[in-house]
Amino acid sequence: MPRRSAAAVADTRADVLDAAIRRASIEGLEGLTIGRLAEELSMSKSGLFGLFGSKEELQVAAFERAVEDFTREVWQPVARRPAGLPRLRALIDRWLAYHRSRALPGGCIVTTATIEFDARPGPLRDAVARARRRMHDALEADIRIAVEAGDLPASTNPADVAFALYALASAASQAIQLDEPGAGARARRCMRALVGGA
Amino acid sequence: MPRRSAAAVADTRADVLDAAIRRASIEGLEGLTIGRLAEELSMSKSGLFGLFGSKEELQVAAFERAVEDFTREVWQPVARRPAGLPRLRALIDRWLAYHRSRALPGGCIVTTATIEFDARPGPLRDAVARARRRMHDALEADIRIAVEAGDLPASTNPADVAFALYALASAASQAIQLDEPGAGARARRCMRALVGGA
DNA sequence: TCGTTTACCGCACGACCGTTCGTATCGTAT
DNA sequence: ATACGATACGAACGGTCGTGCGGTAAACGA
Repeated sequence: MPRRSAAAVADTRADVLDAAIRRASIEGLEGLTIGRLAEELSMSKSGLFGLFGSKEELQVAAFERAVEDFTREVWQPVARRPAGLPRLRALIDRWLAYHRSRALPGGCIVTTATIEFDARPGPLRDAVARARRRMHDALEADIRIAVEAGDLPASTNPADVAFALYALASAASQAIQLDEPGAGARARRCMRALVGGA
Repeated sequence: MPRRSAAAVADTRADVLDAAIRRASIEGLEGLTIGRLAEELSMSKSGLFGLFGSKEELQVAAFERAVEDFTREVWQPVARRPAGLPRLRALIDRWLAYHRSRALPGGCIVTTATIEFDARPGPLRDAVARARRRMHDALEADIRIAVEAGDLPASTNPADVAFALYALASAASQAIQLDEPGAGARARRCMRALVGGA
């Protein structure tokens, strides 16, 4: 692997993180090892290690980049839709399409990281909690707008619906990974039902 | 640690599996290590290892015992209730109480194992798929009975509701682990809404 | 009571882990 | 041309991993 110019170090990092995300989706962020990652990228362990300074920083960087990727692929494309129900419905379809396409070979990394670190204090647990809160808040905001617009019943509890939508999307990723037939369509029906789908 | 009589070897295994389940709920089944487990139980690595023959067999045994424990704690206590909606509602309460009580310090092991192995073929992935199917089928059966009894709308799709209930229970465990306030009550409201709760 | 079996231990192994360190090579600025 | 910082490498570190092997003492069947 040729050396890169100083201006291109970010490219190396990006390549490493791409591979790290792919592997982590399968084997978890804890399952990442610097040696195997380096071998896959034809780098030396020490060279790769030096880019991050510690395994934990590599894990954090990989997680946050995975969240960025997910946001770009799912959230951003629907950002311009009218807030409220229209955007929510478009988001649901994008979200499930993301999982169905197996954009990451091992499924949703936020869920993976949640499971891995929700009982282990540290920077990773904090990052996971932040990412979840961001997504939950975004969902809740659109649901609230839909309620105010009269598109959802006034009795709707926005936080509850946001929680349920997230739960269903996460479960969809798991069911898809386990090759349960019809999982995507099932999750879509369940999620649609929450936002007034017929 | 004194040697046990031949008839009591099962006790040693049970002790090991108890500790293994507790640890695995926090660090995952992959995070289990024979050395640390042996130290916690004041056993030798080789002694503990001999009980199972391989790490994978230890993982499988721990997982299946965790499912047994969960079934005994959650499913069995409501088994005698009238099938259909009454049993479903009792089950939901038991289920969430189980998570809220932090019966396992790191949350639901079935979810943990699903995330860890859903993209890695092998005996563990198979065991996970089996356990999920059993729970899903049990849920679906009671939902179907509730529909036939007229307690749920005839338009209800039992498999969809089962999927959603499972998704919500799993998400509840994660949210509780992350100390999200009101997670248990929120999950209960969402699950109740699916089975005709007011 | 005496062999046999069972349950477990101590020890060692090869492999791999994250990490450190010294060094070589590149692009860039002087 | 020279100095320098950035980038990556190779070798090695102490540690821990899962796994085998040989022994030993308690429990058991005769």
